[in-house]
Amino acid sequence: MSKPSLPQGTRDFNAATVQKRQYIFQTIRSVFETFGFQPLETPAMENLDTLMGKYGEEGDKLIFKILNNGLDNPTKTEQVQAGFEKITQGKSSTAITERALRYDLTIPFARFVAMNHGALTFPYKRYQIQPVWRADRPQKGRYREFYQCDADIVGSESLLNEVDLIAIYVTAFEKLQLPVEIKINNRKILLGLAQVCGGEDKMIDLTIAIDKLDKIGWEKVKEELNNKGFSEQQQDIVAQYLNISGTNIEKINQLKTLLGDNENGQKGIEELNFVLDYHEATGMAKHLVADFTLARGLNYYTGLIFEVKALDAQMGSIGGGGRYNDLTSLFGVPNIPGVGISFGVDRIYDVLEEKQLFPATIESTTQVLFFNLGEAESKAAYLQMTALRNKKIACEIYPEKSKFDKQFKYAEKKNIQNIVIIGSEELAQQQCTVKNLNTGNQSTIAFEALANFFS
RNA sequence: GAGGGCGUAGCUCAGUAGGUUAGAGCGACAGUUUGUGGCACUGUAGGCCGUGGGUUCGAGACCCAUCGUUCUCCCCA
Repeated sequence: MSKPSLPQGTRDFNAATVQKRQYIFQTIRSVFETFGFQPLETPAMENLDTLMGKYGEEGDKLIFKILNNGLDNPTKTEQVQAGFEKITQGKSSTAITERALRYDLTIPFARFVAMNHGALTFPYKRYQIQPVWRADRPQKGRYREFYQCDADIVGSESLLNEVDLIAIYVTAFEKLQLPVEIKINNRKILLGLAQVCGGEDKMIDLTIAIDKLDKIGWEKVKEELNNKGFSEQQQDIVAQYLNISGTNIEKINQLKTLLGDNENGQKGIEELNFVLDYHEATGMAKHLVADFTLARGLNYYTGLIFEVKALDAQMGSIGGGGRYNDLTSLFGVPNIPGVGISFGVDRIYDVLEEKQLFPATIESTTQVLFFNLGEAESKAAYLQMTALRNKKIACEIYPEKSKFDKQFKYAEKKNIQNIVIIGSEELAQQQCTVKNLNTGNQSTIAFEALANFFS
């Protein structure tokens, strides 16, 4: 028997961790519901072809695939061997695997909307809090099983939705008392830039290079642009683009002059302005930072895009999202525009832990421990305990008749504040000894008064 | 996919230039008048030194491989 272990990148959560995680989930869930979103849950596994090709080439490699059952069936041996051949060549084969673990919540959601668009009321606003799995190399802030909390609105093109989603971010992180900045950009601006220098088809090369700016610096970005065939003049425009700085308004003005009369660029700026203007009024604009270098990897985004970064923390983004014009058309149902955001709970947890921002009150435990001093005694104790439980006072009885020492230590380890002693003496008098372990104070209480003593 | 660090008791780690029976702290368990804890003291248990090869008279230490873990890059939450 080998030592038990956990698959790479997965974790057990002990009591304290679960309670802290619940605190995050509940905070975010209550904000979602306050904004009129309704819950949805989808299966842990999807058909492989629902997921493949939706996350780019890199993404496909990171999907956990589930081995088919019945591969040992002799009548299928030939198919299975042919399928295995394809797998070893890096292709996929339904003879070997046709299901996979959920990679994110957005694509399953799009699949759900496509399947149920006849029954849903649009605009449809749903939130979803479930684990996802990625066959990534685990490292700091990156796990193979982690939770996402998504909120999406489909069936509406209104920018009010973007305004709302930003308000959700601001509200949720204020409740969690975590200072953040929300970076905001527009894919249309990136598209406009691509059109101004090099053409639309170079947009992906361009955004990848731009996205790397703060990691590798301008010189390397310029080198990469050069390799991708951008002219000196075009590189110069990109340089000006990346040098844009100042307040949000100043940045936008600089961008306007740079992109000139490019239609996509102007539209992108207009949308950005709309959202910023709304949140000037709500006072939430102080968290918003226009950042034209923000690109985001997922290529289904078409409009405004967001990314949340915790201030003063060594951690990647803790949330992100954006507008996608036609996700459900991937599943044969066109013309349902949508916009959504995601919270990275596991990273939020790590940041809150690092900055010690969890409230002390969230670790709840048993309030009262009844000592076990024998059969008749524990029977009397059990009756009292039932009365307390009816009053919603969390209590338990030590299940073994053990030495005081041991029962005390159990209470301490579980951080139980009060103990109740019912021994032969107390039993005869129909009363019990109550001791507060914090203060050391001890008092004698009649059985019938016990429930009121704690409530 | 590429590249580093680390695997010794349940946990955190010592273990000197390879040299006898492998160490500490914490934890666990037991005891210090079998109805009053936290402290202290005493004692006990617990290690194929990740695994497999190799070098050597001799390996926990050195070399190779392998597995696990962790971090960085890529990519992402």
